[in-house]
Formats: sequence, structure tokens, C-alpha cells
Amino acid sequence: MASTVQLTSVLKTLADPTRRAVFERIAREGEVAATYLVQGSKVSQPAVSQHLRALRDAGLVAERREGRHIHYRVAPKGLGPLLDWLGHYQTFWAERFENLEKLLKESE
Amino acid sequence: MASTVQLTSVLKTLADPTRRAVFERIAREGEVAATYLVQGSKVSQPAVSQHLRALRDAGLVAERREGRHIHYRVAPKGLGPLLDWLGHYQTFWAERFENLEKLLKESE
DNA sequence: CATTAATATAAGCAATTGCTTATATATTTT
DNA sequence: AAAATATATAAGCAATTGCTTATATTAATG
Repeated sequence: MASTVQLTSVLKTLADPTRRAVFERIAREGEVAATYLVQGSKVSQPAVSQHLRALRDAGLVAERREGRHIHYRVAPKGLGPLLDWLGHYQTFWAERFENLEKLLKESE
Repeated sequence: MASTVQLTSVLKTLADPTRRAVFERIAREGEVAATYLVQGSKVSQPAVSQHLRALRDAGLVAERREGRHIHYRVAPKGLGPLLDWLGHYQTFWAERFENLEKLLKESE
């Protein structure tokens, strides 16, 4: 029953393009250490660190410490509040939804 | 092929709770004149007007003038960039996606 | 233990945001 | 045309945001 607060935090967190790019890279690569996210990012190490904190606080990523590296991965439930919310607007995107449906079937 | 810019604007626009509440009310009520959105909103008329402008600029609502009233309705394609983007993360929410799938089928 | 490496925190700053009040622009009504 | 109604715009302001540089913390290594 994802609260408004959670949904707001997910949306705000994903709304920043730099931060969203970090999220997308984590999603693509599976598990990435922060250092590697800093390499290949336009912004500084502290900036990346702050984005990672925001992503974690929003429940969008989880972390696993391994020595002095911290590996980030996408938290499967993180997008939950957003998906729940979108569920209420199915009537507005039913068509597109069926496209996704097709994609999903093809991918298995 | 919804650009990053469009996605960012959709996310930013929906991220504000007051503005999202306006959008939700338009969605629920089908077509609503701005005046009625002002009534029942915590914020002032100009604030609502600014939110409506933001929603329109993001492509989330469309308007229809009728005399001195302007009626707002949800723009079906508005959520497109968001849905397209989510399509890339199916693997992370496939399960939840199937729930939505079920709901969709029940609703027709 | 001292140094290096990985990450986080602090402080400061310019830009953006969301609101307000005041005023402008339509449009209808009298 | 004047008054009333519906909506938009302008200007200003406090709060938030995303970044920076500088410094701390945590962990591995020589």
C-alpha cells in the first residue's frame, strides 16, 4: 500500500538525470562498486556518493560491502510504489501496456 | 523513443505531491475545470494554474476551452515516456507486472 | 604503524522550485 | 460599456537541490 511519501521519494529520486543514469548503469551491470560508477560519470566522487545515498534511501538500490568496496545492485521492490501507482491509470495506457505484455512474453 | 528530456520532465512533474494530486483528480473525474480544481486544493488559484501549466508542458494533460472555463483531462500519451522507460526494467518487476496483467484482463 | 584506496560527510554556493500577493487578460453577464 | 468570473502572468521569497572542494572515516596493504 505504498504511501504517497514513498512514491514521492521514488519519483524525485529518479527525476534527476545524473542520478537516474547511475541507477541505469547499476541495472545494466548487475552489481557495481561505487568506484566504477565514479569512473564514467561526469560528476565528482562525492556527487556520486550522494546520488547513491539518495537511491538507497528511496529503496531503489541495495548495497553489499566487500572489503573497502561497496557493491550496489538494484532493489527489486524499489520500483514498487511507482508500479502500484501506475496500476491506477491502466485505462490511460492499456494499449501501451499490451506492448509491454508482448515484450515480456518474448523475453522468456 | 521518448528522450531523456521528456522522461525527466514527466518524472519531475509527477514528483511534486500537490501537483500529482491535481493530476490524480483530473484522472478520477475525467474532465475538470480549473476552478473546481482550485476548490478542494490546499493552495491558491495561481499555484494550481502553475501546476496545470507544468502538467500540460510535460504532456500529461490536455485542455479544452469552453467559454471562460478551461477543462482539463489526462493526455493518454503523457505517461508514455515513463512506461517506455519502465519497459527496460521488466526483469526487476516481472512478478508485479503479471499482477497488473491479471488486473487488466479482469477489467475487460 | 604508516600509507594507500574506497567511500562518506561537511560546508558553501548558485540554480531551481513551489508558493505567495498583486495584477493582467479573457470571456460572459448585466 | 461596466461588472463579474475564470484563468494566467509577474515579481519576490524561503526552501530545496545538486554540485563543488576539503576533510573525515573505514579498510587493506606495505
